[in-house]
Amino acid sequence: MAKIPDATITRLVHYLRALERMEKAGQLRTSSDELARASGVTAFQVRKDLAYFGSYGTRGVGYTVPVLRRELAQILGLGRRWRLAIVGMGRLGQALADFYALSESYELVAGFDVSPEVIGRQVGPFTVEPVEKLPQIVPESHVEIGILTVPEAAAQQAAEALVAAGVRGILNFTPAILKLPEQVAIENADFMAGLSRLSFFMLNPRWREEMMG
Amino acid sequence: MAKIPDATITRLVHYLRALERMEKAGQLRTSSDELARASGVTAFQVRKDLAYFGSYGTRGVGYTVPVLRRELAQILGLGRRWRLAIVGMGRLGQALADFYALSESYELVAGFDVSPEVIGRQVGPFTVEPVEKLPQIVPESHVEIGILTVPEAAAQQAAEALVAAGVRGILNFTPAILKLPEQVAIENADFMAGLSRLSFFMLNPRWREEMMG
DNA sequence: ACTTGTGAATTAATTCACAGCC
DNA sequence: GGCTGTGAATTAATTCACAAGT
Repeated sequence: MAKIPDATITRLVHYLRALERMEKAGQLRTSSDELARASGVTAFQVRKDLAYFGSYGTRGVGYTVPVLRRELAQILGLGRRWRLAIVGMGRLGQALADFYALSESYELVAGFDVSPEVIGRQVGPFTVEPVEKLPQIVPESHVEIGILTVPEAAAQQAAEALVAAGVRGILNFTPAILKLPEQVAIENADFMAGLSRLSFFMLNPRWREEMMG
Repeated sequence: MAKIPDATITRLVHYLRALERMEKAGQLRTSSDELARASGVTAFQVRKDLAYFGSYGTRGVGYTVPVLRRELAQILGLGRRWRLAIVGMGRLGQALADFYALSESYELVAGFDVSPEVIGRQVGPFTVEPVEKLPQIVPESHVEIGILTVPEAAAQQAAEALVAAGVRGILNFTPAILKLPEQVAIENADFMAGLSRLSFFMLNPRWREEMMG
């Protein structure tokens, strides 16, 4: 089957969220048009995105909310539970820990740090462990995804430790460009980069049409 | 001048960071090839990206690190100081507050929340204010960028309050799809979406070539 | 000799128009 | 009549090859 644009996956997440809201509100049917408006894209785009994966609607009728919601969750890999560990339990790591508890699809099972300040502290369902124990704990507790919230200088090394311990995906909050074996999935969540993009767009409001000065 | 790909801006941020490291290390010259390796892209891509904005190197020689660093900072709007406010001073907002203090280009001047728990608390250089004071404080302190770290249900309303108070850019950490006037720049930093993408890629390791099952 | 800068070619992504089905 | 699904057309982004400059 065809290669799927990266951006399609991001949009799928938005469609799924819209569907979850609709389902919670008891809505039974929806349309590509409604999903499009909820997600800030066109109805063409919604249909094309879905078509990469299959055919989930009924012509002349639309989509059945719970059906499409389940299908999208399945496609995105949210039909199962992923086991996570956070490396870097500073303020950011601790704050993020709150969020994973909210999702059915993710289970935060461990947290590591180098600082005696936080090692041993109880955060949510676990105790922060020293990073030396990572090579033992990560395989033992079958961690599949690592959340990287260490300082930039420590990022590459921590990522390698995670990969060596068996994780297959990394959500990277650091500004580092990780160099890892390509079978490891990496997703960047570097918000300072987002701020830089934002200031560019603010400085160049007409960047869509013509540019520079 | 030509329209610039979105992805180019993201890569510019990476080039800038590589240049900052080089400059700190006292390195004087670099090449598109070196920048490419540091950023995980091709040298073609580096040169094309730079060419959208101008001509900063010397043929046969390469780029002068401090010159290119300054040019890129300028392009990205980091040659000036942007004034920020955070709306939503929960654990995430407080954790994020740490980071903006580290950058020369951003100055965090205010933080707002609805909860009596955090209102009045000292966070970095300011006291957390009740969100009711936002319409007064944001224009007064010339806030240009809002950081949105409220619960999803409050996101749209908080964003509108920021825009009404005069901000022209929003860094959105919530999963909400904000509907705002198009002259307001929006950058999404929703990390739960990143996790969903990650699980998709982990589930579909061959997504580049052929897909589905 | 070496490395940038760029038009042309290629590949990818989005938009569209309409056929297909309820 | 209405809305989905999809091949075709369009537009965008990346890759490449090499001309240009030092």
